[in-house]
Amino acid sequence: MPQIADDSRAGADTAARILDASEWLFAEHGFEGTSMRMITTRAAVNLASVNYHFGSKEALFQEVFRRRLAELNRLRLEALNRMEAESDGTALKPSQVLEGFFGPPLEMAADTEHGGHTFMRLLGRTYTEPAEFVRKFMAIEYAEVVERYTVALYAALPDVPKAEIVWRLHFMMGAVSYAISGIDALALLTGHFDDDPALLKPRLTAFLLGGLRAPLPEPLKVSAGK
Amino acid sequence: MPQIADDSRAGADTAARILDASEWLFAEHGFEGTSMRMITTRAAVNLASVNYHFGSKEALFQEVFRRRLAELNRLRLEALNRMEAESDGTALKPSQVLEGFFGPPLEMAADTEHGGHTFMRLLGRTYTEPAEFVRKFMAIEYAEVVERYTVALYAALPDVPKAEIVWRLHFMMGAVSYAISGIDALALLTGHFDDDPALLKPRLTAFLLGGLRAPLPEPLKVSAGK
DNA sequence: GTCTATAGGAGGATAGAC
DNA sequence: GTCTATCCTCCTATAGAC
Repeated sequence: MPQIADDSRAGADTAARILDASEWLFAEHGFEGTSMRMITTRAAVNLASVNYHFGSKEALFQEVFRRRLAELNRLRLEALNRMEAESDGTALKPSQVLEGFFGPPLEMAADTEHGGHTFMRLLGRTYTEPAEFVRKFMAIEYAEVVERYTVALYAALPDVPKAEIVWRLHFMMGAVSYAISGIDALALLTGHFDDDPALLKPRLTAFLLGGLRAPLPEPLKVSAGK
Repeated sequence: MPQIADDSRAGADTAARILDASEWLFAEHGFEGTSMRMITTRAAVNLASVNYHFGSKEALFQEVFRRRLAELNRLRLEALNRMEAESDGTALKPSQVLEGFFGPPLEMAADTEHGGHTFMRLLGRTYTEPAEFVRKFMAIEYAEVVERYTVALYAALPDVPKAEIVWRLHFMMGAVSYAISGIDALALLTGHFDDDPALLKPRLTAFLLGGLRAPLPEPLKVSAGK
């Protein structure tokens, strides 16, 4: 089952063309809002080929996620492994951990040539769509990465209670997701956005670090440790 | 056109029952994933009544948003007007501005009895769904509130450049939206969430304030003002 | 105002020729 | 492996009885 992304050979790979077309359409219109006919028209393949190659519309949706999420989480684990190997057992800096975790999705979102940007928009919108089979699927794909990075954050921020770190990781994922997928929504709300997109990452990182290291709110100051 | 929310009178109001039913279904399955039959079945009304009362499925969707967003933004403007009247012209504290802006949606999200929680889930998911008619609609509903609060934040944080504040407001809206609509997603990722939901607000506020007041990243430190 | 019945079309999936 | 033709379900919207 070849999975070539370019179309150097006449007729490219049918399955790959279907994946690319459906990725864009799912991002644009959602799962329910995208029909098989829209997909096969955009991919310039026959209507029956989706069921032939993937079995069903739902299975196609899962495959769109699998190929990108696997890559994303591979990059994250590689970054963490590399940083930990170079640190000789001392805890990483919070900014390093954030860079390892949020760097890959931000770079993928900046890649408009190979569909990375499209996929990140899709991922952001899928987070808020409680489709059962997608959530179970993501829980499995994310489990190891979240576990590893959570532990790294505990070590990087010994003064912040662990429960607080889990919450703040959640808040950060929300901020990043919106920063990626909601930029045009913000442009609508505020009117203008003539800024350099390359500045998004340092802007966002500064914001996240500030939130991650914020002093505890009063209702939680009672007991420090744990 | 009466709009009574309870069902104290036999048969309640048909239009109100349709609104409540569709609000929940749109939150659960999205616009495209919700059919008129699902709505009329859940509301226990006739299939034709949606078109009679609202004209179309799309118009119904807009009305679901209109009634809640109007309330939400009314509360936000009221809070800001009150705080500014009490401050005798001096700038508000950042925490006050955040409380005015994010307090109403967080309280609405905590209200599980009158559908507020349901609507906030719907709002969160709609942010990432680029349906044209919804975005234009939200831009109009939000315009005044965002403008007023942005100005208040400029005054509350004179040391942070204005462009940075706009970005950080965006990041904050993302974090809040996820905190509200993605809690079960986080539970899936991390495994456990046995915490007091009343602690969400102080936790989130502390995080937001930290991010809002974070030091500028190096690439932006060149010029301070503006 | 509220219902039944149905028009008219789009949806996912598949059988079977090539 | 790829295509055409088609099945059958489901959709939104409306016409017209009550």
